[in-house]
Amino acid sequence: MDCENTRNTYQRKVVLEELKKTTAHPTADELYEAVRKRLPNISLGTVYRNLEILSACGQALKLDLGEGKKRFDATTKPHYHLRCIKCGKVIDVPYVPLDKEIENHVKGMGNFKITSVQVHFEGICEECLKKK
Amino acid sequence: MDCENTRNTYQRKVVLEELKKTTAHPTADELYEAVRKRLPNISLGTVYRNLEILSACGQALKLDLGEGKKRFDATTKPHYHLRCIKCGKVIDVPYVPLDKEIENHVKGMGNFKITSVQVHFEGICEECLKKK
DNA sequence: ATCGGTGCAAAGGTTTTGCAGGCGG
DNA sequence: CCGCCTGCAAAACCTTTGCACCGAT
Repeated sequence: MDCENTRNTYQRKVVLEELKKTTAHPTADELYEAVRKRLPNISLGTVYRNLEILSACGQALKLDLGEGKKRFDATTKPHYHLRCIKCGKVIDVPYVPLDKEIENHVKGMGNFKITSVQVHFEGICEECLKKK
Repeated sequence: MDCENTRNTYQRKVVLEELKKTTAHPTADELYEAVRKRLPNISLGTVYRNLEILSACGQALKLDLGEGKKRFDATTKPHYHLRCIKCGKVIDVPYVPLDKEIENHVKGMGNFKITSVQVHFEGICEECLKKK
C-alpha cells in the first residue's frame, strides 16, 4: 500500500483517536459505534477502509484471534494477546522476545523463509479467575 | 460436544477420508469439491457439520491462519503451520515444544491462566524461494 | 422406533466494493 | 483542479440454521 498518497481526512483522524482511547481491542463494528457518537453520518465502510489503511501504514494492528472477525489495536509496539475463554475479553500480554527465539528453534527445520510469527494465548483473565 | 452419540454415516466417512488424502490443509469449500466427486449430492452444509464434529471429537484440526476462512487438517498430532505469503500455500512445520517454552517465558507476567498457545508462521515456501 | 444426520435453501455475520458526489492538498 | 475519500447500498464471502425427510443403531 502507498502510504505517501494518503490524506488526513477528519474521519480517519477520529477513527484513530477513538481506537487510541481504548485498550479493549475493538472490532470494526464496535469502533464504528464509538466513532458514530462524534460523526453520526460516518459509514461502516469508511471505518473499514480507514482501519485497513491505518494498519497497512503501521498506525494500528489488525488482530485475528480466530473469532471469525478482526480486532484492532492502536498499540503497535510488540506485545501479545490473551483472549479469555470465559468472557471473551482480549487483554495485552507483555512482550518478551519470543519471535526470535522461536525462529531460532525452527530454523533449519524446513526449506522456507520465516518472515513473521503469530503467537496468541487463550486462557482465563484475572476477573474471571476471581469469579470462579 | 457429545462424541459418543455420533453415527458413522457414509458422508462423514468420505469427508474424513478425503481430508486424509491431502496435506494441502483444504478449506471447507475445497473439501466439498473433493468429496462431491464421490458423493455428487452431498451438501456444503453437511461438509461443514461433519468437519465441526470431526474437529470437536479429535479426528481433525480446525485451523485459522487469519485468512478469513478456516482450514482443516487430518494430522492431529502436534505441529505448526507456515502460510506462504507469495502463493498462499500452507505447509507443515515440524513440532518442537514451543508451547511449553512460551508458557514458561510468559508465566508470572500477568494475572491470568493460560490454557493454550496458538503459534503460526508466515513466510516464503521452498518453491517460491526458488522462483525468485 | 428413535433420534442423529442429510439435502436444500434461506438467513446470518463480517467485510468488500461500485458508484456518484465531496473535499484535502 | 486532481484524485483520494466518503456515504450509501448492494454484493461478496464464509458459515450456520430451519425444515422435512432419511437412515443408522
